[in-house]
Amino acid sequence: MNERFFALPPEKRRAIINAGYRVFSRNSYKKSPVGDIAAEAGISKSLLFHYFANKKELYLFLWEYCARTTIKCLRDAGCYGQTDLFESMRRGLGAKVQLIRKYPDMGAFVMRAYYETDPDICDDVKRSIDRYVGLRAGAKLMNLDPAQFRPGVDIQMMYQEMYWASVGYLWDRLQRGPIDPDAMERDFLRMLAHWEAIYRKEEDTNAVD
Amino acid sequence: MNERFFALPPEKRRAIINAGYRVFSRNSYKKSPVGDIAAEAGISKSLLFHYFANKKELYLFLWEYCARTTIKCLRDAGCYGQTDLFESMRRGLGAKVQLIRKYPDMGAFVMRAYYETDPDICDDVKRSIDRYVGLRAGAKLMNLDPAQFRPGVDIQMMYQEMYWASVGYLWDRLQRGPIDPDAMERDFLRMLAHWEAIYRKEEDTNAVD
DNA sequence: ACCTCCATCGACCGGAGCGGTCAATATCCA
DNA sequence: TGGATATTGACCGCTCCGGTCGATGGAGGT
Repeated sequence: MNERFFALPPEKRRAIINAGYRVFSRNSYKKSPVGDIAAEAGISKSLLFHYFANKKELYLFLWEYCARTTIKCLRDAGCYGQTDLFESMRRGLGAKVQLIRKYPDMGAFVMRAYYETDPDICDDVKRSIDRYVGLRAGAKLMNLDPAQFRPGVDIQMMYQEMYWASVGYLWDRLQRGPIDPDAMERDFLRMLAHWEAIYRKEEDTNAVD
Repeated sequence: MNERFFALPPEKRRAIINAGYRVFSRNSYKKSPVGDIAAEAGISKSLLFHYFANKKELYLFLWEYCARTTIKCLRDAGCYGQTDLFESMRRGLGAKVQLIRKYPDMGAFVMRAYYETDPDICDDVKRSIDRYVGLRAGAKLMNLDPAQFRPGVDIQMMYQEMYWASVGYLWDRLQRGPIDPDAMERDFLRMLAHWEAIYRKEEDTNAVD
């Protein structure tokens, strides 16, 4: 790819990137026209091919960019290494909201890319996934202290249900067009408060502080 | 459309219908080739055009068929008119499992159709939706008795969270290929049991029965 | 054996779309 | 003004796609 791409004014660069996420997230790889991406970005198709040698290179760049950006964003928000589940989720939410604000269609793009089957690219994508999963194997899974939850709660089930509800919320909203980050933050915080009320062990208000 | 379609052996008819759901659920309307549907159904494109005058007619037939089938299935399962939330959900689950078993991609199809924007068809689809919503306005919303839940639970939030978790589960599974109805039934029953344990007011075991 | 009906198919057509190229122009800076 | 770079519209060759049409072949009746 043409390195001059990185010398572009950031707003124009982001317009191109977001146009890519938008088009690639709405159709399969093969059925996503490069011309549509250029139009969405407000530039000509020729110029897009000036920065990226071909469609595949553009796609893989978007994929890698997505991975790097997400990881950096999560790290910056400090959601690794938390011991409190709900606090960790709150931080993750903050990161996600920030991300959606900057790249509204990145989430939908990564979902599609993850399950893309086109032989032109799926091998490269799978390889990249393996690499990142390998990295994450180092960052140990959060060590949940069962004592923070109401006794008798099936923790694994709780975790899975929260995961599915999050996915479902995102999916439900994504169908209705670009996500409104503010509404999302509000809804998720409410949901988190709800979960905390249901699952967290009641604080012993008489305990020494 | 050619009425002889309904004289087809049921298995062949279902093969065509399911092929339509499958292809239309994976691409937008315009980018779903009729040839792919025919191939998936194991017939020639010409034969498909022998039964349906054109692509649009096929699509709209699939849409209407989906609405009629779903409504009939829910009614047969008796999930309207329940007063107990969890029992109603269990019945709804049964209906859904049955539906998925017969038409694995119908769910994904209806999701896409609902938000389809192609001017060739979206008007007809929207009109159809309005008609069915008008019908459902008659069937009153379930009247939940707050006394069946643990005191202090935010009922609206609980309901919304269960909805999102269901959507999320379905979405999560759909990405991984055709849904296994047995696994789905098992997972959902577990999830329902979990919710019941969390939300339902403890039975007073000393009460008169 | 012959005819009729019709399910079914392969080949085909005209048009649209798409990836990618290239020569030409606009823009900017020295 | 000149030269480098940014940017474009027109274009090419190819593929794909919706839809048509004539041919085939088998089932059933006479």
